[in-house]
Amino acid sequence: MTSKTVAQLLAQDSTLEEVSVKGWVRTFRANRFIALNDGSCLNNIQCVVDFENFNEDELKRITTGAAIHVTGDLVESQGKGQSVEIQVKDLKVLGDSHPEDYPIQPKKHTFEFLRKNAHLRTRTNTFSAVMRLRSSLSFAIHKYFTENGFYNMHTPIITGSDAEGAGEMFRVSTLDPKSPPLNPDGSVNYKEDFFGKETNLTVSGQLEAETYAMSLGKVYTFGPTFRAENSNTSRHLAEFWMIEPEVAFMDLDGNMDLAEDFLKNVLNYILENNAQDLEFLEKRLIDEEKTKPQAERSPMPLIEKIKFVVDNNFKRVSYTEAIEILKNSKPNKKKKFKFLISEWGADLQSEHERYLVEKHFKCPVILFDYPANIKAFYMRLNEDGKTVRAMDILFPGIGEMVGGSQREERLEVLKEKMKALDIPEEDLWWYLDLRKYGTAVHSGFGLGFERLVMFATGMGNIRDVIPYPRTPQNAEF
RNA sequence: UCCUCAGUAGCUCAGUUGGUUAGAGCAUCUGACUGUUAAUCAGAGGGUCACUGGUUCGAGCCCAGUCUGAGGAGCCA
Repeated sequence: MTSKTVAQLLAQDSTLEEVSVKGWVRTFRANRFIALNDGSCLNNIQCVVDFENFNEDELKRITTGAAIHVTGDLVESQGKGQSVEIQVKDLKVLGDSHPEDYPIQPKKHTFEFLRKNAHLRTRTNTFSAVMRLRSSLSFAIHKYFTENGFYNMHTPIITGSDAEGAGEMFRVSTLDPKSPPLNPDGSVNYKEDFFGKETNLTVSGQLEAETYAMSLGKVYTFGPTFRAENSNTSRHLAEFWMIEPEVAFMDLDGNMDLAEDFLKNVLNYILENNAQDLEFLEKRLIDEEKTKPQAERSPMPLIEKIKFVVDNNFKRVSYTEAIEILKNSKPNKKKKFKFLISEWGADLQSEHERYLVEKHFKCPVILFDYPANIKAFYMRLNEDGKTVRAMDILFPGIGEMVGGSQREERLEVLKEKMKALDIPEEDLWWYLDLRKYGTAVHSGFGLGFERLVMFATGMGNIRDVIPYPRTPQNAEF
């Protein structure tokens, strides 16, 4: 007889003789009721043991966390909390779990504690729900792009170009750190390193993705990304997963359309396929917020919030318009902002983005046409000569979800920009070749996967939506 | 990296103005009970009060430094 999952058994609308299921004990109540979970869904299946018929030493081994194999009849439950239960005929303890030191108790734990026990935290309802949603979103992303004619592209994880300009990088080297080979001037001689040059972990697959967009048309990457920034916030990781589509012949408007349609589509996918986990996380969030003052509570419950994003158009506002709104805003006039908005050209701080998204528009906002001097070298210069075709999508509670742009396709303009920023042409010869041979308008964006998972699950700390978070001073597991 | 706050039992937390032997709930162990839903009842065990140094007759409490964590900022996705 093959084992069934808990999800399969609970979906059963009639009773069955002789079913078999394997899983981990959540609780064992009254020496009779085992709440068994196997990760296939949020719910446990109740397994009823007639303890009179079982060996007492064997029953003692049924403790929280133990792996067991249960065989019995699936019957209508006599109790109230569940529709069906297994009347146990045979029970085997596959793996004991010592109750004296098993850290996961059937009670509320803090996320900080569970983070230290990240190898066991998916045995809790919250983390199993979060990780099922993460998996579901990942699938929805591949599904969306595949169904829309995109090719998935694996951009290199080790890169030799340090001109990507997206922050500090992790060096990849096989040289002896104690006594590396040196040049006559005392600097490290990377010619002797594994790749014969300095190499790093990727901070973005965009530049390589552009090359494939200019031949395959529509491509996307979805892979690990590394930033060696010393960022200690609830929204940053040193290792995270990024989605980067890149499309030939698409301008910034098309880029915004794509990003918006993409986000709505994948969020709708989890509404349709992960209702149970979302409902649990919504309840969890409501409970958590009960302890907070009214002003800090979210205006909408989780599912309603996701539906709102799916059903409403994102507000599209140019940087220039946003500055006007901020300049005339109450917090600016009353000097409540830490950084007051006085003139065009300033970079927006999180407090300003927050105001626009959470107070002024109360919906996701796409800001576009930023000043050229606060954005990257590869962004398409507008005819006004001072703004670039960049766009950021801001989400309530998350901040920047997407950052993208139309890419500069004109060889001379791009060369000038690189010169001004001291980016050597020889490092990016292949990138410039795209502009030499059949250049065309093209665009793309980057989306931090974990930020999307945060939004979709209502989790407040990015370290709780990735299995094993890498942050400064922490690479455990 | 900067600012703020925190670190007391396995977990969550209380601990008064510096004062005798540091407390509770849950968990664990022992026993009772048995259609329970984080089962219930009785009892027991469990502490380098983050670490190092200082002030004091006396420090969980005051001071300095260090480490770790959280929240916010910057950088960004």
